[in-house]
Amino acid sequence: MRVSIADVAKRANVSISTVSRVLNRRELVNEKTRERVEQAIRDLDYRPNVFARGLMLQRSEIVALVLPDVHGEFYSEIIRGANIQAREQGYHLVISSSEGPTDMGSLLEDLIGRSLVDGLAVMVSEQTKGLHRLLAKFRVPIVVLDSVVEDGVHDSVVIDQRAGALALCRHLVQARGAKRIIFVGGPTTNTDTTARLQACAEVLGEAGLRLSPDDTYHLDFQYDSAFVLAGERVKEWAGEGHFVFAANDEMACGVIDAATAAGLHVPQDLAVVGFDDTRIAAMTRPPLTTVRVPMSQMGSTAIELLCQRLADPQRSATCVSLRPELIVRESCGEGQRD
Amino acid sequence: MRVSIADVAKRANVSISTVSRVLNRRELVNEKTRERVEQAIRDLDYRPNVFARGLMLQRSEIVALVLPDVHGEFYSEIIRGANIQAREQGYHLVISSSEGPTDMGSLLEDLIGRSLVDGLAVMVSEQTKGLHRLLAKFRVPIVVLDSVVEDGVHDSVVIDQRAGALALCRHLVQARGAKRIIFVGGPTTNTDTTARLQACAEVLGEAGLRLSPDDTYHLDFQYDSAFVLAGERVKEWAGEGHFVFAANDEMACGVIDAATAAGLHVPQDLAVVGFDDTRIAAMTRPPLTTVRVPMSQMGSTAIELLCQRLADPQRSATCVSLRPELIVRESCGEGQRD
DNA sequence: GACTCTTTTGAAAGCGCTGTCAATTCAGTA
DNA sequence: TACTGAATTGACAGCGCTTTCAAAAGAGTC
Repeated sequence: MRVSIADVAKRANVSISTVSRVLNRRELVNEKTRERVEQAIRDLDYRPNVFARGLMLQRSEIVALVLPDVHGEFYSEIIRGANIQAREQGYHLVISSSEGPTDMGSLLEDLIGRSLVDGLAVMVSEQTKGLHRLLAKFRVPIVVLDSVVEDGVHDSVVIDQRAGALALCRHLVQARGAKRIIFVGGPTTNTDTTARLQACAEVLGEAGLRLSPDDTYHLDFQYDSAFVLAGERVKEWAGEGHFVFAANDEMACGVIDAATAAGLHVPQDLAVVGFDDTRIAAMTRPPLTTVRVPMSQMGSTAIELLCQRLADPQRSATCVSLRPELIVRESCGEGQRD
Repeated sequence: MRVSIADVAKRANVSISTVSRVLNRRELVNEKTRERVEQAIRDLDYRPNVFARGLMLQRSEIVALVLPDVHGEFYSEIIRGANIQAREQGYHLVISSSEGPTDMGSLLEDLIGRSLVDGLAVMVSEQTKGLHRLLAKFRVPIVVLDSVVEDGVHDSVVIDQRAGALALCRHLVQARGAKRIIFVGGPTTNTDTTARLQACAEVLGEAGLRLSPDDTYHLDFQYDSAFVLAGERVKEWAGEGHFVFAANDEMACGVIDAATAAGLHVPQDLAVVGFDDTRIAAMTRPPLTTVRVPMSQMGSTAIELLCQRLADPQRSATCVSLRPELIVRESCGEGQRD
């Protein structure tokens, strides 16, 4: 049967208090006894029951990562980083996606209300009105991914979308002589998309150019929709110094394929750049110039912040901004191969 | 502060036993009282504490999914399926990868020994001696993914690698007139790889051909290594009726790119096929003929089996074998576009 | 009205652990 | 030897819940 603290106590000939002490405050127990207890623990292969422990300490040593979706490499890298970091910090990781019928609010309520988790990291990539209010309801530490909550309470980790997009667009304009940029973004409600769009417009502005509203498209981050859209438009998009800036690598890939299918040459007739630097970025032909988003680092940083706050609830709220990195490959014209 | 069952009891003017009863065995309590209690629960937004509950019931309502790695689309789809199914079944999902220093044994021991989880699904893609013995140590239900444990105790869900590889290779030989197949697999210890290799050899045998040991390579499922290998060999591989069978889409993509870089035309000079049907399969040029592995279904089936066993521990062990599906695209010669 | 049987309820034990508090032991000192 | 304070230990309450058991309340019968 399951071995409990009482079994250990009996075997080591001490009281359960002593066993508990060697588990939690070893310095309080005599060395001789401690060794006996430790031996007994080893003999019986004893592990404290998380539930009893959680009940007493009001801590579960479980943290949750809540994502809008678990589809694709972007999320899986976040999970990966979070997972490694959680283990490092001695926490278990529960993954939840608000995909499907469940809405985020009730998901959080479930996780927290039943005090399953000590804290959580939530990715919020959509403009969410009332996010403030939603988060304020909960007492446990919550780290926000991809959005900033300016309440001095919640930590957050974001990608500096602006910096990434600026670097990318400046490269296009300054090093590649871009004359026109066609922006193929995600939904208008997606905060990453809006940040990138704005940065792009800004850079064009600096150069005395402008981003035409007609050159701004909002899709859903999928290959297919980009392929379809580009299929209809590439002929018109093509031209010397014309660039398509797709908001992720998949859509960029869709655009490249559509262009190629239409008999155009990328980058000569139309240059294309992406965002994220997922694995496919290096696999497209030509390889994709893109912006590397440190996805797994994002996950691990989120968990790290969470654990820090768990350790010290008084810490002032911090926002970690991760800088993406411009990766120049061949899809934007002659460039070094990575 | 946290609201407990006592608060509900007080508000509804009953004892905690009664509250507990409406929570667990509603039929035992008078309708009038029940309504009063339910109202109180709603008023206070009460949710039972999982730890107290877990302590009493010896159940956590948490299941774990243990993967060898969380990298890439393959795993993320499994997670996705598992996640959705777990929620559907009223369980929480803990994700763990044995990536990094931790070995699988101690990971399981940690999860189970502390009775954190009611059961788990473990993916075992490497030939593991002693898997039997390892699993036998644990009392909680364990579902094995990607391997079969013939002990009449453990459920498993596998992909019928053989059927998939047979279908693919037969297509190559019978419909495409393959004369020679170059097999680019994963590690020799990888069970999927060996199953596919054998099926491939068999089909060639049926046709009076043979799979030369010189045409058998074992890599690590990565794009890069396939790209490098193919870079050195494609010239020699090329030829009428010659096919490269890569054990996953990424490696297939690496081969295609290397071939293209070497000035060859795929599929005219060398045909290439992959396995898995991950998203990149449709994005390669030419699009990849491959075998669709129902990844997310694999995850969800595993959790489903697990929950069934949790509900009825006496059930006899079942092994669900998911049939992959041949997806013919253009990389193996003239074919329908998907 | 007294009795039995059923339905409904509450008191209390206990799940495995931590932490408080008091008891015990052990040095060190007078 | 007696006395003190520090080090070490054990008894026990209690975390929030479920469940047994017995008591109380209704319902039905003679």
